[in-house]
Amino acid sequence: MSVDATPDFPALAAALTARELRWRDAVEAVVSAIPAGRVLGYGQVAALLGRPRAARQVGYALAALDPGTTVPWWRVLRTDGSIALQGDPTRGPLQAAALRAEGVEVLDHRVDMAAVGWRPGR
DNA sequence: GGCATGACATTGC
DNA sequence: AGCAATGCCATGC
Repeated sequence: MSVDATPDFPALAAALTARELRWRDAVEAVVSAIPAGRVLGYGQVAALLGRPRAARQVGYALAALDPGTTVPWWRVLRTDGSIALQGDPTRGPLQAAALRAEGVEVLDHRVDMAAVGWRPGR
């Protein structure tokens, strides 16, 4: 039916707890579900996986991705909408460019979370 | 098993 | 509004 195959988050969280899934794979699954033109905060990704306090580990998982991955890591920002990688000379500008390419307005390394923030199921 | 390392969040000033 | 301090927890040595 829908082309966006949104994963069953509770199931992912359960699989994570049962250790049937590795943390970084679970993070990858969630991030891959974010529609183009929408963004999510690190804390939100962690919360969807049942670990609201593991926001930092989301970044850790994304950092472990391969350079040529198809996972849309650029759709993950800080809760306030700022780009976490803004200090990174290579990935920072790259992320901003990728977001703009999807129609997301990036002003001063920030996006309007209220406008482009994604909430599963809406 | 213990310790250090982060692409964060929250709180307090 | 911005900055520093503290808590978090998966990974790797």
